[in-house]
Amino acid sequence: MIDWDDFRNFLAIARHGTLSAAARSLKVRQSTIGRRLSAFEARLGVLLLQKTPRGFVLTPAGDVAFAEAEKMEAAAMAADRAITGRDVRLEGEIRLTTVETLAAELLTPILARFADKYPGITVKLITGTETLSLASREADLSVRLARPSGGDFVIRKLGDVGFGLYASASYLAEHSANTPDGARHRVIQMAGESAAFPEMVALTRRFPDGDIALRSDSRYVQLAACKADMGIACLAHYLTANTGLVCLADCEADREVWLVQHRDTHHMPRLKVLSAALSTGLRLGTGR
Amino acid sequence: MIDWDDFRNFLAIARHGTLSAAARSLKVRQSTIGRRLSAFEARLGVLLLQKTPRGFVLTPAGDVAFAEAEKMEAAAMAADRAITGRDVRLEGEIRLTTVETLAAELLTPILARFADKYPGITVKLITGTETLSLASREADLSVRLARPSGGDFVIRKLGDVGFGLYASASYLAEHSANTPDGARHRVIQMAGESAAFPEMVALTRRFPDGDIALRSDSRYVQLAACKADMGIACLAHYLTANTGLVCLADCEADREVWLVQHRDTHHMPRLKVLSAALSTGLRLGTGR
DNA sequence: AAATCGTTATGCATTTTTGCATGGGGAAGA
DNA sequence: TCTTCCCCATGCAAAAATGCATAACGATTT
Repeated sequence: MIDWDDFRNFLAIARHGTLSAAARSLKVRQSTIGRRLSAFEARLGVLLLQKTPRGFVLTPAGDVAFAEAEKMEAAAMAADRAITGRDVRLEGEIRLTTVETLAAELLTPILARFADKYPGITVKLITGTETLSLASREADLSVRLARPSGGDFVIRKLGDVGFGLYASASYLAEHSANTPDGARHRVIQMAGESAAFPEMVALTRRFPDGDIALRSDSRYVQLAACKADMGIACLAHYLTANTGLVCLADCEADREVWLVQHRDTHHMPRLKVLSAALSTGLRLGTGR
Repeated sequence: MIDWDDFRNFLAIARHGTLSAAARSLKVRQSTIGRRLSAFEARLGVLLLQKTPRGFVLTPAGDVAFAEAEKMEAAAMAADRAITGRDVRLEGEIRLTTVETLAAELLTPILARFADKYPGITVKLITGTETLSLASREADLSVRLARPSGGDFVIRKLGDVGFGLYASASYLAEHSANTPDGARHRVIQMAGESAAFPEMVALTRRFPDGDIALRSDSRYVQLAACKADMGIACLAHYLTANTGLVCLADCEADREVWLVQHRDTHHMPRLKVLSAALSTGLRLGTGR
């Protein structure tokens, strides 16, 4: 019979479109992926992926193989979750993902106390913009700024985060006097897709004619820019405490904070205790 | 992530109970299987199979892994069928399985003509007692002596096979005179589970007190024994033509002959033409 | 048009996996 | 009790897979 792992390689290529991208996702070399695909197709006697200028694209035969390979993947991930979900030790690693500011400002102190209480458990705090998959066990717990929809998840609301429009005192001294309200202000924005976040949309609505002083996906860069008198930033209240920045207005676009994990790992003791610690440790309000 | 092929190894061990048996089924060495299982469990950090005096048995964690691995297998087999089922060439190999006597006496002449007509197609005629799996593509077509139940098969009735109770003239000369009917006759039987075949049950019912002269699962051995005056055998009528054996009675336990293939490969041209050749070439009646 | 970036193919060295052979440990049978 | 058979573990050699380096190709930009 055919090596099941060849289906995984095939799936990766079909998803990413190129051998190189698939190789990166599987943490092997491009040459490996390419040779395995060739061997796989040779054994089947069928071409599954056709090389085009834009990368690899599925043939009709590849289409049906793709659908079945996805079923294999679902079963493999379920098995992985089910097996590791049986781990009842209060030891080992927990991978927790969330956004950088929440991690640094609010989660770190909680995790410090948690580490004292459970020395056997190591928390790996992963921050980043891309959402890691709980289904494929890239992470165990996730603190997200939106209510997750769909999927086989167990969710728990941790609170709300309120945002405000902030500027430095010296920026305001220079601008508020000689400009009519809302015009000719300079704003600090997100870059790319993140500009569609509710609070950032509120910022744009409030200052539709404002110049963009700076774009950055990093809240810390935005905060620093704001402190450096570059303009008005939309920042979470918890982030601006003790910075001396002036809050011009509330954003009225609160974001809910949710703790998410997969149902298959829900009963794992070490996840339960961390979940509880986060739930009781995080005292979040809108900040108003 | 985990090598998907490790799930296949695990599945084989769980099914066969020993490393050696699993290794045989996968056509690798026992040492390979054993080392892969060890590595697999080490990576998962969980014991899936426990070694007992009677072989390997699933742990609770192994149970859930087993269920998911079976789903992976089903998807893998479906993919294999779907892919190879797209083969539209009137060339290549067809694996046809059936029982030995049918193959030798009735199928071979049909296949001889078929080979002339389609020189590009090679038929591999596999005979044996164990039923090969069409679902896992161990075979493409199967001629069976019973109507298959369940499964995703396309079936077609080819006819009926009638059986009779046969004996040699010299055996009868010696026995029918000095024994009352049905008593003290010597019968030739199947061995093991095959004794439960309808026609063999009929044989036993007819001669409940008969001595067992010989047991064999081979119809050809039974035929030879019958010719050698060893006793009464239950044989298909088509097998006894021109042998000089005397038919004492019909068995009244006809067996239906069915041609079976998997739905996914049903439209394959080369299977279609062989199916048609078998259907028109086999002129089967009960022989009465 | 040239340059740059990202891609795939291929030869070669290295690493990893597998096969093979052997030894030890039970269980069934003589 | 002593074979005999089948099982698993392990060292070592052979084979296979992988990584690495490089070359060729195409698209996009300067």
